[in-house]
Amino acid sequence: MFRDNDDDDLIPNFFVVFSPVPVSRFRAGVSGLNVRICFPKQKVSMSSTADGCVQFIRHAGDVLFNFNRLRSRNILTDVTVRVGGREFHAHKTVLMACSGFFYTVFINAHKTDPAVVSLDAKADPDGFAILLEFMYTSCLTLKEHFIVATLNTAIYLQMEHMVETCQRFMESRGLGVKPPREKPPAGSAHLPHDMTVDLRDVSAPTTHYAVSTPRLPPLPFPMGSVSNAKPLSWEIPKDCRAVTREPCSNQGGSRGKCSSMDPDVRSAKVEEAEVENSPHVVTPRSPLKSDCQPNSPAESSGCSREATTPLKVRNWKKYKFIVLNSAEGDENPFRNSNRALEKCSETARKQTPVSMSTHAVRQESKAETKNESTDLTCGDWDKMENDSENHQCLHDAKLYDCDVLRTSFTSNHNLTNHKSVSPGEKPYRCSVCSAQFNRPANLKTHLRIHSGEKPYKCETCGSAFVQVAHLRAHVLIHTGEKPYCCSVCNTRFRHLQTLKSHLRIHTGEKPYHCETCDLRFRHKSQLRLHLRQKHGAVTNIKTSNR
DNA sequence: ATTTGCACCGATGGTTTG
DNA sequence: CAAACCATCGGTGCAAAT
Repeated sequence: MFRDNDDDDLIPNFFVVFSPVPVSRFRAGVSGLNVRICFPKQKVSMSSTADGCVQFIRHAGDVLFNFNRLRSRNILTDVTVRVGGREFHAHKTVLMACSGFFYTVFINAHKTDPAVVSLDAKADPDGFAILLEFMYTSCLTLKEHFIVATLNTAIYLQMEHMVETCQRFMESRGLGVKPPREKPPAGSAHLPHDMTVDLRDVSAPTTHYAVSTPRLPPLPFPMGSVSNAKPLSWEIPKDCRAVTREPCSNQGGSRGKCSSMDPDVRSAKVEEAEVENSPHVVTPRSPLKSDCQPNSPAESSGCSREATTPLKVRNWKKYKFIVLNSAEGDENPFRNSNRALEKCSETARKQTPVSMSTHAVRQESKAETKNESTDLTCGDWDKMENDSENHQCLHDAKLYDCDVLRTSFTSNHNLTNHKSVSPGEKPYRCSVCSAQFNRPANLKTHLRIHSGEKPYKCETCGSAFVQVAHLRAHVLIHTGEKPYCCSVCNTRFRHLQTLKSHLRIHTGEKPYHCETCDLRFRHKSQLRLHLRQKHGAVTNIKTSNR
Protein backbone atom coordinates (compact mmCIF):
# COMPACT_ATOMS: atom_id res chain seq x y z
CA MET A 1 0.00 0.00 0.00
CA PHE A 2 1.05 3.49 -0.58
CA ARG A 3 2.78 5.11 2.29
CA ASP A 4 1.74 8.64 2.63
CA ASN A 5 4.54 11.05 3.10
CA ASP A 6 4.80 13.44 5.93
CA ASP A 7 5.22 16.30 3.58
CA ASP A 8 2.58 16.53 0.97
CA ASP A 9 4.67 18.79 -1.16
CA LEU A 10 6.13 17.80 -4.41
CA ILE A 11 9.62 18.78 -5.12
CA PRO A 12 10.94 20.04 -8.36
CA ASN A 13 13.00 17.58 -10.24
CA PHE A 14 16.05 19.68 -10.43
CA PHE A 15 18.42 21.41 -8.13
CA VAL A 16 20.90 23.80 -9.49
CA VAL A 17 24.19 24.09 -7.72
CA PHE A 18 26.01 27.27 -8.46
CA SER A 19 27.40 30.29 -6.80
CA PRO A 20 24.86 33.01 -6.19
CA VAL A 21 24.66 35.19 -9.23
CA PRO A 22 22.08 37.62 -10.42
CA VAL A 23 19.22 35.59 -11.71
CA SER A 24 19.17 37.61 -14.85
CA ARG A 25 22.44 35.99 -15.73
CA PHE A 26 20.85 32.71 -16.51
CA ARG A 27 17.70 31.36 -17.89
CA ALA A 28 16.00 28.30 -16.72
CA GLY A 29 12.79 26.71 -17.67
CA VAL A 30 10.85 23.59 -17.07
CA SER A 31 8.37 21.95 -19.30
CA GLY A 32 6.47 19.38 -17.36
CA LEU A 33 9.09 17.24 -15.77
CA ASN A 34 11.80 18.20 -18.16
CA VAL A 35 14.22 20.91 -17.32
CA ARG A 36 16.02 23.11 -19.68
CA ILE A 37 18.88 25.18 -18.37
CA CYS A 38 20.89 27.59 -20.39
CA PHE A 39 23.87 29.29 -18.87
CA PRO A 40 26.10 31.88 -20.38
CA LYS A 41 29.48 30.31 -20.26
CA GLN A 42 31.47 32.83 -18.36
CA LYS A 43 28.92 34.12 -15.92
CA VAL A 44 28.15 31.19 -13.70
CA SER A 45 30.28 29.12 -11.47
CA MET A 46 28.70 25.80 -10.77
CA SER A 47 29.21 22.21 -10.01
CA SER A 48 30.06 20.70 -13.27
CA THR A 49 32.38 18.28 -14.87
CA ALA A 50 35.24 19.24 -17.08
CA ASP A 51 33.24 18.57 -20.19
CA GLY A 52 30.66 21.08 -19.16
CA CYS A 53 28.05 18.61 -18.01
CA VAL A 54 25.91 20.17 -15.31
CA GLN A 55 24.97 17.67 -12.68
CA PHE A 56 21.64 18.02 -10.96
CA ILE A 57 22.39 16.15 -7.83
CA ARG A 58 18.83 15.67 -6.66
CA HIS A 59 17.32 15.00 -10.02
CA ALA A 60 17.04 11.24 -9.77
CA GLY A 61 15.56 11.27 -6.33
CA ASP A 62 13.18 14.05 -7.13
CA VAL A 63 11.95 12.34 -10.24
CA LEU A 64 11.31 9.20 -8.26
CA PHE A 65 9.54 11.19 -5.63
CA ASN A 66 7.34 12.75 -8.25
CA PHE A 67 6.59 9.35 -9.67
CA ASN A 68 5.48 8.32 -6.24
CA ARG A 69 3.17 11.26 -6.02
CA LEU A 70 1.75 10.39 -9.38
CA ARG A 71 1.16 6.90 -8.12
CA SER A 72 -0.53 8.16 -5.00
CA ARG A 73 -2.91 10.12 -7.15
CA ASN A 74 -3.28 7.31 -9.62
CA ILE A 75 -2.11 9.55 -12.42
CA LEU A 76 -0.79 7.78 -15.50
CA THR A 77 -0.58 4.49 -13.69
CA ASP A 78 -0.86 1.95 -16.44
CA VAL A 79 -0.91 -1.37 -14.71
CA THR A 80 -2.75 -3.01 -11.88
CA VAL A 81 -0.92 -5.70 -10.01
CA ARG A 82 -3.11 -8.18 -8.22
CA VAL A 83 -1.52 -9.93 -5.31
CA GLY A 84 -3.46 -12.11 -2.97
CA GLY A 85 -6.71 -10.39 -3.58
CA ARG A 86 -5.26 -6.93 -3.30
CA GLU A 87 -4.68 -4.54 -6.14
CA PHE A 88 -1.80 -2.15 -6.58
CA HIS A 89 -1.69 0.55 -9.20
CA ALA A 90 1.71 1.40 -10.57
CA HIS A 91 3.68 2.54 -13.55
CA LYS A 92 5.09 -0.14 -15.76
CA THR A 93 8.27 1.75 -16.34
CA VAL A 94 8.99 1.88 -12.65
CA LEU A 95 8.20 -1.76 -12.17
CA MET A 96 10.37 -2.68 -15.11
CA ALA A 97 13.23 -0.60 -13.84
CA CYS A 98 13.20 -2.36 -10.51
CA SER A 99 12.16 -5.90 -11.13
CA GLY A 100 13.45 -8.49 -13.50
CA PHE A 101 10.10 -10.20 -13.30
CA PHE A 102 8.20 -7.18 -14.48
CA TYR A 103 10.85 -6.44 -17.02
CA THR A 104 10.29 -9.81 -18.55
CA VAL A 105 6.55 -9.44 -18.45
CA PHE A 106 6.37 -6.03 -20.01
CA ILE A 107 9.25 -6.17 -22.42
CA ASN A 108 7.69 -9.14 -24.08
CA ALA A 109 4.19 -7.81 -24.04
CA HIS A 110 4.57 -5.22 -26.75
CA LYS A 111 1.77 -6.70 -28.78
CA THR A 112 -0.66 -7.34 -26.01
CA ASP A 113 -0.24 -4.65 -23.48
CA PRO A 114 -1.01 -6.14 -20.07
CA ALA A 115 -3.05 -3.77 -17.99
CA VAL A 116 -3.51 -6.23 -15.16
CA VAL A 117 -0.87 -8.55 -13.83
CA SER A 118 -1.91 -11.17 -11.36
CA LEU A 119 0.96 -12.51 -9.36
CA ASP A 120 1.27 -16.03 -8.18
CA ALA A 121 -0.40 -16.87 -4.91
CA LYS A 122 3.04 -17.37 -3.42
CA ALA A 123 3.69 -13.68 -3.77
CA ASP A 124 2.62 -12.03 -0.60
CA PRO A 125 0.59 -8.84 -0.78
CA ASP A 126 2.28 -7.38 2.27
CA GLY A 127 5.64 -8.20 0.88
CA PHE A 128 4.71 -6.75 -2.45
CA ALA A 129 3.45 -3.60 -0.80
CA ILE A 130 6.80 -3.17 0.92
CA LEU A 131 8.72 -3.77 -2.25
CA LEU A 132 6.49 -1.53 -4.29
CA GLU A 133 7.05 1.21 -1.80
CA PHE A 134 10.74 0.65 -2.10
CA MET A 135 10.55 0.94 -5.86
CA TYR A 136 9.03 4.38 -5.53
CA THR A 137 10.86 5.67 -2.48
CA SER A 138 14.23 3.90 -2.37
CA CYS A 139 13.32 3.03 1.17
CA LEU A 140 12.90 -0.58 2.19
CA THR A 141 10.86 -1.11 5.29
CA LEU A 142 11.86 -4.35 6.93
CA LYS A 143 9.90 -5.78 9.81
CA GLU A 144 10.24 -9.18 11.31
CA HIS A 145 6.57 -9.86 10.80
CA PHE A 146 6.85 -9.43 7.07
CA ILE A 147 10.43 -10.34 6.39
CA VAL A 148 9.64 -13.75 4.96
CA ALA A 149 6.86 -12.37 2.84
CA THR A 150 9.17 -9.65 1.63
CA LEU A 151 11.97 -12.06 0.90
CA ASN A 152 9.78 -14.48 -0.99
CA THR A 153 8.20 -11.74 -2.99
CA ALA A 154 11.59 -10.22 -3.74
CA ILE A 155 12.74 -13.54 -5.08
CA TYR A 156 9.58 -13.85 -7.08
CA LEU A 157 10.06 -10.39 -8.54
CA GLN A 158 13.76 -10.95 -9.14
CA MET A 159 14.89 -8.04 -7.05
CA GLU A 160 18.20 -9.46 -6.03
CA HIS A 161 19.36 -6.59 -3.90
CA MET A 162 16.18 -6.80 -1.94
CA VAL A 163 16.73 -10.49 -1.46
CA GLU A 164 20.21 -9.86 -0.17
CA THR A 165 19.03 -7.09 2.08
CA CYS A 166 16.28 -9.26 3.49
CA GLN A 167 18.77 -11.98 4.16
CA ARG A 168 21.14 -9.66 5.91
CA PHE A 169 18.28 -8.37 7.95
CA MET A 170 17.33 -11.87 8.97
CA GLU A 171 20.89 -12.72 9.83
CA SER A 172 21.25 -9.58 11.88
CA ARG A 173 18.14 -10.49 13.82
CA GLY A 174 19.24 -14.01 14.37
CA LEU A 175 16.61 -15.36 12.09
CA GLY A 176 17.37 -18.26 9.89
CA VAL A 177 15.96 -19.71 6.79
CA LYS A 178 15.02 -23.21 5.93
CA PRO A 179 15.86 -24.61 2.59
CA PRO A 180 13.06 -25.10 0.17
CA ARG A 181 11.11 -28.17 0.93
CA GLU A 182 11.52 -29.30 -2.58
CA LYS A 183 14.71 -28.88 -4.40
CA PRO A 184 13.91 -27.25 -7.68
CA PRO A 185 14.74 -29.30 -10.65
CA ALA A 186 17.94 -28.52 -12.40
CA GLY A 187 17.60 -25.97 -15.05
CA SER A 188 14.44 -24.53 -13.69
CA ALA A 189 14.06 -20.89 -14.17
CA HIS A 190 13.67 -18.40 -11.46
CA LEU A 191 10.71 -16.87 -13.10
CA PRO A 192 7.63 -18.03 -11.26
CA HIS A 193 6.17 -20.87 -13.11
CA ASP A 194 2.51 -20.31 -12.68
CA MET A 195 2.29 -16.62 -13.07
CA THR A 196 -0.82 -15.51 -14.83
CA VAL A 197 -1.16 -12.33 -16.68
CA ASP A 198 -4.38 -10.70 -17.62
CA LEU A 199 -3.88 -9.16 -20.96
CA ARG A 200 -6.08 -6.30 -21.85
CA ASP A 201 -6.37 -5.58 -25.49
CA VAL A 202 -5.73 -1.94 -26.09
CA SER A 203 -8.43 -1.76 -28.65
CA ALA A 204 -10.89 -3.45 -26.39
CA PRO A 205 -10.03 -2.30 -22.92
CA THR A 206 -12.88 -4.05 -21.25
CA THR A 207 -11.82 -7.44 -22.43
CA HIS A 208 -9.53 -9.52 -20.27
CA TYR A 209 -7.68 -12.59 -21.25
CA ALA A 210 -5.94 -14.88 -18.90
CA VAL A 211 -2.94 -16.64 -20.26
CA SER A 212 -0.20 -18.57 -18.64
CA THR A 213 3.41 -17.62 -18.78
CA PRO A 214 4.49 -20.07 -21.47
CA ARG A 215 2.14 -18.36 -23.87
CA LEU A 216 3.86 -15.08 -23.44
CA PRO A 217 6.19 -13.98 -26.19
CA PRO A 218 9.62 -15.50 -25.98
CA LEU A 219 11.75 -14.46 -23.07
CA PRO A 220 15.18 -13.00 -23.57
CA PHE A 221 16.68 -16.31 -22.57
CA PRO A 222 15.30 -19.79 -22.96
CA MET A 223 13.14 -20.58 -20.03
CA GLY A 224 13.43 -24.30 -20.07
CA SER A 225 10.82 -26.17 -18.13
CA VAL A 226 9.14 -23.17 -16.79
CA SER A 227 5.96 -24.95 -16.00
CA ASN A 228 7.80 -27.31 -13.73
CA ALA A 229 9.76 -24.72 -11.89
CA LYS A 230 9.07 -24.18 -8.25
CA PRO A 231 9.47 -20.82 -6.68
CA LEU A 232 11.69 -20.75 -3.71
CA SER A 233 10.27 -20.51 -0.31
CA TRP A 234 11.92 -20.08 3.04
CA GLU A 235 10.46 -20.27 6.43
CA ILE A 236 11.72 -19.01 9.68
CA PRO A 237 12.42 -22.03 11.81
CA LYS A 238 10.55 -22.21 15.01
CA ASP A 239 13.65 -22.03 17.09
CA CYS A 240 14.86 -19.07 15.05
CA ARG A 241 18.35 -20.50 14.96
CA ALA A 242 20.41 -20.02 11.91
CA VAL A 243 20.17 -23.00 9.69
CA THR A 244 21.77 -23.85 6.46
CA ARG A 245 20.23 -24.35 3.14
CA GLU A 246 21.35 -25.99 0.06
CA PRO A 247 22.49 -24.20 -2.99
CA CYS A 248 19.77 -23.81 -5.48
CA SER A 249 20.64 -24.03 -9.07
CA ASN A 250 17.81 -21.87 -10.10
CA GLN A 251 19.21 -19.10 -8.00
CA GLY A 252 22.75 -19.28 -9.02
CA GLY A 253 22.31 -19.28 -12.73
CA SER A 254 20.87 -17.06 -15.28
CA ARG A 255 17.21 -16.75 -15.71
CA GLY A 256 16.22 -19.74 -17.73
CA LYS A 257 19.66 -20.19 -19.07
CA CYS A 258 20.53 -23.35 -17.24
CA SER A 259 18.50 -25.55 -19.43
CA SER A 260 20.40 -24.57 -22.49
CA MET A 261 23.74 -24.41 -20.79
CA ASP A 262 26.34 -27.01 -21.36
CA PRO A 263 26.09 -29.49 -18.49
CA ASP A 264 29.74 -29.09 -17.65
CA VAL A 265 29.52 -25.40 -17.62
CA ARG A 266 26.41 -25.54 -15.50
CA SER A 267 28.09 -27.84 -13.10
CA ALA A 268 31.05 -25.53 -12.90
CA LYS A 269 28.75 -22.62 -12.23
CA VAL A 270 27.05 -24.46 -9.43
CA GLU A 271 30.35 -25.39 -7.94
CA GLU A 272 31.54 -21.86 -8.22
CA ALA A 273 28.45 -20.70 -6.42
CA GLU A 274 28.98 -23.24 -3.73
CA VAL A 275 32.55 -22.16 -3.19
CA GLU A 276 31.64 -18.53 -3.14
CA ASN A 277 28.82 -18.88 -0.73
CA SER A 278 30.28 -21.27 1.74
CA PRO A 279 29.38 -24.92 1.79
CA HIS A 280 26.00 -24.46 3.36
CA VAL A 281 24.69 -21.01 2.70
CA VAL A 282 23.86 -19.73 -0.71
CA THR A 283 22.92 -16.22 -1.34
CA PRO A 284 20.26 -16.11 -3.95
CA ARG A 285 21.79 -14.70 -7.04
CA SER A 286 20.22 -12.43 -9.49
CA PRO A 287 19.49 -14.07 -12.75
CA LEU A 288 21.47 -12.73 -15.60
CA LYS A 289 19.81 -9.97 -17.43
CA SER A 290 19.20 -9.30 -21.00
CA ASP A 291 21.08 -6.45 -22.56
CA CYS A 292 18.83 -3.65 -21.61
CA GLN A 293 17.35 -4.92 -18.40
CA PRO A 294 18.26 -2.44 -15.70
CA ASN A 295 20.13 -3.39 -12.61
CA SER A 296 18.07 -4.00 -9.57
CA PRO A 297 18.15 -0.94 -7.39
CA ALA A 298 20.88 -1.32 -4.86
CA GLU A 299 20.76 -0.31 -1.30
CA SER A 300 22.09 3.15 -0.81
CA SER A 301 24.64 3.72 1.82
CA GLY A 302 22.65 6.65 2.93
CA CYS A 303 19.34 4.93 2.81
CA SER A 304 17.15 6.08 5.56
CA ARG A 305 13.81 7.62 5.96
CA GLU A 306 15.43 10.86 6.79
CA ALA A 307 17.39 10.75 3.63
CA THR A 308 14.31 10.30 1.55
CA THR A 309 12.31 12.95 3.24
CA PRO A 310 11.88 15.57 0.61
CA LEU A 311 13.12 19.01 1.20
CA LYS A 312 10.31 21.43 1.36
CA VAL A 313 10.12 23.59 -1.65
CA ARG A 314 7.43 25.99 -0.75
CA ASN A 315 6.47 27.20 -4.16
CA TRP A 316 6.17 23.77 -5.56
CA LYS A 317 2.56 23.96 -4.47
CA LYS A 318 1.94 26.25 -7.37
CA TYR A 319 3.22 23.66 -9.76
CA LYS A 320 1.14 21.12 -7.98
CA PHE A 321 -1.94 23.18 -8.61
CA ILE A 322 -1.51 22.94 -12.30
CA VAL A 323 0.07 19.60 -12.85
CA LEU A 324 -0.68 17.31 -10.03
CA ASN A 325 -3.02 18.76 -7.50
CA SER A 326 -6.69 18.46 -7.98
CA ALA A 327 -8.62 15.68 -6.50
CA GLU A 328 -7.40 12.18 -6.13
CA GLY A 329 -7.41 10.11 -9.21
CA ASP A 330 -8.20 12.86 -11.61
CA GLU A 331 -5.76 13.22 -14.42
CA ASN A 332 -7.11 16.39 -15.86
CA PRO A 333 -6.04 19.38 -13.86
CA PHE A 334 -8.36 21.62 -15.73
CA ARG A 335 -11.30 19.46 -14.85
CA ASN A 336 -10.39 19.99 -11.27
CA SER A 337 -9.91 23.60 -11.98
CA ASN A 338 -13.52 23.69 -12.91
CA ARG A 339 -14.34 21.92 -9.73
CA ALA A 340 -12.33 24.38 -7.75
CA LEU A 341 -13.95 27.14 -9.70
CA GLU A 342 -17.34 25.88 -8.75
CA LYS A 343 -16.21 25.76 -5.17
CA CYS A 344 -14.91 29.24 -5.49
CA SER A 345 -18.12 30.38 -7.06
CA GLU A 346 -20.08 28.83 -4.26
CA THR A 347 -17.95 30.66 -1.80
CA ALA A 348 -18.38 33.84 -3.72
CA ARG A 349 -22.11 33.62 -3.44
CA LYS A 350 -21.78 33.46 0.30
CA GLN A 351 -19.31 36.26 0.54
CA THR A 352 -20.00 39.88 0.97
CA PRO A 353 -18.58 41.86 -1.91
CA VAL A 354 -14.90 41.26 -1.57
CA SER A 355 -12.37 40.50 -4.21
CA MET A 356 -12.62 36.80 -4.73
CA SER A 357 -9.27 36.67 -6.32
CA THR A 358 -7.53 38.15 -3.38
CA HIS A 359 -9.72 36.28 -1.00
CA ALA A 360 -8.96 32.95 -2.56
CA VAL A 361 -5.27 33.59 -2.66
CA ARG A 362 -5.35 34.50 0.96
CA GLN A 363 -7.03 31.25 1.75
CA GLU A 364 -4.33 29.52 -0.21
CA SER A 365 -1.71 31.41 1.68
CA LYS A 366 -3.26 30.43 4.95
CA ALA A 367 -3.49 26.83 3.99
CA GLU A 368 0.05 26.88 2.78
CA THR A 369 1.18 28.30 6.06
CA LYS A 370 -0.48 25.38 7.77
CA ASN A 371 1.13 23.05 5.28
CA GLU A 372 -2.20 21.88 4.06
CA SER A 373 -3.07 20.82 0.60
CA THR A 374 -5.20 23.36 -1.12
CA ASP A 375 -7.42 23.26 -4.10
CA LEU A 376 -6.92 25.40 -7.07
CA THR A 377 -8.20 28.77 -6.19
CA CYS A 378 -10.05 31.38 -8.03
CA GLY A 379 -6.90 33.39 -8.22
CA ASP A 380 -5.06 30.53 -9.76
CA TRP A 381 -7.77 30.11 -12.26
CA ASP A 382 -7.29 33.71 -13.16
CA LYS A 383 -3.70 33.00 -13.85
CA MET A 384 -4.33 29.84 -15.75
CA GLU A 385 -7.24 30.81 -17.90
CA ASN A 386 -7.36 34.48 -18.51
CA ASP A 387 -10.16 34.14 -20.96
CA SER A 388 -12.49 32.42 -18.60
CA GLU A 389 -15.77 34.12 -19.14
CA ASN A 390 -17.43 32.18 -16.43
CA HIS A 391 -14.97 33.44 -13.96
CA GLN A 392 -16.04 36.98 -14.53
CA CYS A 393 -19.36 36.27 -12.92
CA LEU A 394 -17.54 35.73 -9.68
CA HIS A 395 -16.40 39.26 -9.68
CA ASP A 396 -19.73 40.84 -10.41
CA ALA A 397 -19.84 42.04 -6.90
CA LYS A 398 -21.24 45.34 -5.88
CA LEU A 399 -18.74 48.10 -6.47
CA TYR A 400 -18.48 51.57 -5.08
CA ASP A 401 -17.31 54.11 -7.60
CA CYS A 402 -15.11 57.13 -7.14
CA ASP A 403 -16.54 59.70 -9.49
CA VAL A 404 -13.29 61.65 -9.48
CA LEU A 405 -10.82 58.96 -10.45
CA ARG A 406 -13.37 56.68 -12.12
CA THR A 407 -12.22 53.76 -10.10
CA SER A 408 -14.29 51.34 -8.11
CA PHE A 409 -14.02 49.94 -4.65
CA THR A 410 -15.56 46.87 -3.20
CA SER A 411 -16.79 48.55 -0.10
CA ASN A 412 -17.99 51.94 0.86
CA HIS A 413 -15.46 51.79 3.63
CA ASN A 414 -12.56 51.62 1.22
CA LEU A 415 -14.07 54.30 -0.93
CA THR A 416 -14.16 56.54 2.11
CA ASN A 417 -10.56 55.71 2.88
CA HIS A 418 -9.63 56.38 -0.67
CA LYS A 419 -11.21 59.81 -0.67
CA SER A 420 -9.50 60.74 2.53
CA VAL A 421 -6.16 60.58 0.76
CA SER A 422 -6.26 61.92 -2.77
CA PRO A 423 -3.50 61.16 -5.36
CA GLY A 424 -2.27 64.91 -5.71
CA GLU A 425 -1.45 64.10 -1.35
CA LYS A 426 1.81 62.20 -0.92
CA PRO A 427 2.90 63.21 2.50
CA TYR A 428 5.57 60.54 2.94
CA ARG A 429 8.88 61.67 1.55
CA CYS A 430 12.04 59.64 1.06
CA SER A 431 14.88 61.25 2.94
CA VAL A 432 17.36 60.01 0.38
CA CYS A 433 15.85 60.86 -2.99
CA SER A 434 12.88 62.96 -1.96
CA ALA A 435 10.44 60.68 -3.69
CA GLN A 436 6.97 61.05 -2.25
CA PHE A 437 4.39 58.43 -1.46
CA ASN A 438 0.84 58.33 -0.30
CA ARG A 439 1.39 55.53 2.17
CA PRO A 440 4.04 54.72 4.71
CA ALA A 441 4.17 51.18 3.40
CA ASN A 442 5.02 52.39 -0.06
CA LEU A 443 7.76 54.56 1.33
CA LYS A 444 9.00 51.62 3.35
CA THR A 445 9.21 49.49 0.26
CA HIS A 446 10.93 52.28 -1.57
CA LEU A 447 13.52 52.71 1.14
CA ARG A 448 14.70 49.19 0.53
CA ILE A 449 16.10 50.39 -2.75
CA HIS A 450 18.47 52.64 -0.89
CA SER A 451 19.23 50.30 1.97
CA GLY A 452 19.74 47.34 -0.30
CA GLU A 453 17.53 45.25 1.89
CA LYS A 454 16.10 42.28 0.03
CA PRO A 455 14.17 40.29 2.58
CA TYR A 456 12.56 37.81 0.22
CA LYS A 457 14.92 35.05 -0.73
CA CYS A 458 14.44 32.21 -3.15
CA GLU A 459 15.01 28.92 -1.36
CA THR A 460 16.10 27.26 -4.53
CA CYS A 461 18.74 29.58 -5.90
CA GLY A 462 19.21 32.10 -3.14
CA SER A 463 18.23 35.12 -5.16
CA ALA A 464 16.81 37.92 -3.07
CA PHE A 465 14.12 40.43 -3.87
CA VAL A 466 12.79 43.64 -2.47
CA GLN A 467 9.17 42.66 -2.83
CA VAL A 468 7.50 39.38 -2.21
CA ALA A 469 5.66 39.67 -5.49
CA HIS A 470 8.98 39.69 -7.24
CA LEU A 471 9.94 36.51 -5.48
CA ARG A 472 6.67 34.92 -6.47
CA ALA A 473 7.28 35.80 -10.06
CA HIS A 474 10.80 34.53 -9.81
CA VAL A 475 10.00 31.09 -8.43
CA LEU A 476 8.02 30.34 -11.52
CA ILE A 477 11.37 29.82 -13.13
CA HIS A 478 12.04 26.94 -10.79
CA THR A 479 8.57 25.47 -10.82
CA GLY A 480 8.34 25.73 -14.55
CA GLU A 481 4.90 27.11 -14.23
CA LYS A 482 3.58 29.12 -17.14
CA PRO A 483 0.17 30.08 -15.92
CA TYR A 484 -0.75 32.58 -18.60
CA CYS A 485 -2.14 31.02 -21.72
CA CYS A 486 -2.82 32.74 -25.00
CA SER A 487 -6.40 31.96 -25.91
CA VAL A 488 -5.59 32.25 -29.59
CA CYS A 489 -2.52 30.11 -30.09
CA ASN A 490 -2.32 28.39 -26.68
CA THR A 491 1.22 29.56 -26.12
CA ARG A 492 1.90 29.74 -22.42
CA PHE A 493 3.77 32.45 -20.64
CA ARG A 494 5.23 32.89 -17.25
CA HIS A 495 4.34 36.51 -16.86
CA LEU A 496 1.13 38.31 -17.52
CA GLN A 497 2.93 41.18 -19.10
CA THR A 498 4.51 38.84 -21.58
CA LEU A 499 1.15 37.45 -22.50
CA LYS A 500 -0.28 40.89 -22.96
CA SER A 501 2.60 41.83 -25.14
CA HIS A 502 2.19 38.63 -27.07
CA LEU A 503 -1.51 39.21 -27.64
CA ARG A 504 -0.65 42.26 -29.67
CA ILE A 505 0.57 39.88 -32.34
CA HIS A 506 -2.96 38.56 -32.71
CA THR A 507 -4.79 41.82 -32.26
CA GLY A 508 -2.43 43.82 -34.37
CA GLU A 509 -2.26 46.41 -31.68
CA LYS A 510 0.72 48.72 -31.89
CA PRO A 511 0.37 50.99 -28.94
CA TYR A 512 3.69 52.76 -29.22
CA HIS A 513 3.41 55.75 -31.49
CA CYS A 514 6.02 58.01 -32.98
CA GLU A 515 4.29 61.35 -33.13
CA THR A 516 6.87 62.75 -35.51
CA CYS A 517 6.45 60.33 -38.39
CA ASP A 518 3.20 58.67 -37.28
CA LEU A 519 4.67 55.22 -37.17
CA ARG A 520 3.38 52.68 -34.74
CA PHE A 521 5.23 49.92 -32.94
CA ARG A 522 4.25 46.90 -31.00
CA HIS A 523 7.01 47.13 -28.46
CA LYS A 524 8.37 50.08 -26.71
CA SER A 525 11.90 49.01 -27.40
CA GLN A 526 11.08 49.24 -31.08
CA LEU A 527 9.90 52.78 -30.68
CA ARG A 528 12.92 53.68 -28.63
CA LEU A 529 15.19 52.30 -31.27
CA HIS A 530 13.29 54.12 -33.95
CA LEU A 531 13.53 57.40 -32.12
CA ARG A 532 17.18 56.91 -31.52
CA GLN A 533 17.93 56.08 -35.12
CA LYS A 534 15.59 58.45 -36.91
CA HIS A 535 15.23 61.30 -34.54
CA GLY A 536 18.34 61.08 -32.47
CA ALA A 537 16.63 61.08 -29.12
CA VAL A 538 14.30 59.19 -26.87
CA THR A 539 11.52 61.60 -26.15
CA ASN A 540 7.79 61.75 -26.00
CA ILE A 541 7.23 58.03 -25.86
CA LYS A 542 3.50 57.75 -25.55
CA THR A 543 1.22 54.86 -25.91
CA SER A 544 -2.20 54.82 -27.39
CA ASN A 545 -5.12 52.98 -25.88
CA ARG A 546 -3.69 53.44 -22.45
C1' DA B 1 18.24 44.06 -38.32
C1' DT B 2 14.04 43.03 -36.35
C1' DT B 3 10.91 40.50 -33.50
C1' DT B 4 9.77 38.27 -29.51
C1' DG B 5 10.09 36.36 -24.98
C1' DC B 6 12.03 36.64 -20.46
C1' DA B 7 13.24 38.42 -16.00
C1' DC B 8 13.94 42.06 -12.86
C1' DC B 9 12.56 46.33 -10.78
C1' DG B 10 9.85 50.23 -8.77
C1' DA B 11 5.52 51.70 -7.84
C1' DT B 12 0.49 51.75 -6.95
C1' DG B 13 -3.61 50.69 -4.82
C1' DG B 14 -7.25 47.18 -3.26
C1' DT B 15 -8.05 44.38 0.67
C1' DT B 16 -7.47 42.30 5.14
C1' DT B 17 -5.96 42.20 9.82
C1' DG B 18 -5.28 43.45 14.54
C1' DC C 1 -7.23 53.12 11.39
C1' DA C 2 -2.50 52.03 10.67
C1' DA C 3 0.01 48.27 9.15
C1' DA C 4 0.49 44.49 6.44
C1' DC C 5 -0.48 41.60 2.59
C1' DC C 6 -1.16 41.14 -2.00
C1' DA C 7 -1.91 41.56 -7.16
C1' DT C 8 -1.00 44.25 -10.78
C1' DC C 9 1.03 47.64 -13.68
C1' DG C 10 4.56 49.92 -16.43
C1' DG C 11 9.28 50.20 -17.41
C1' DT C 12 13.81 48.45 -18.65
C1' DG C 13 17.43 45.66 -20.59
C1' DC C 14 18.95 41.42 -22.33
C1' DA C 15 19.13 37.61 -25.41
C1' DA C 16 17.35 34.13 -28.45
C1' DA C 17 14.91 33.48 -32.58
C1' DT C 18 13.70 34.88 -37.08
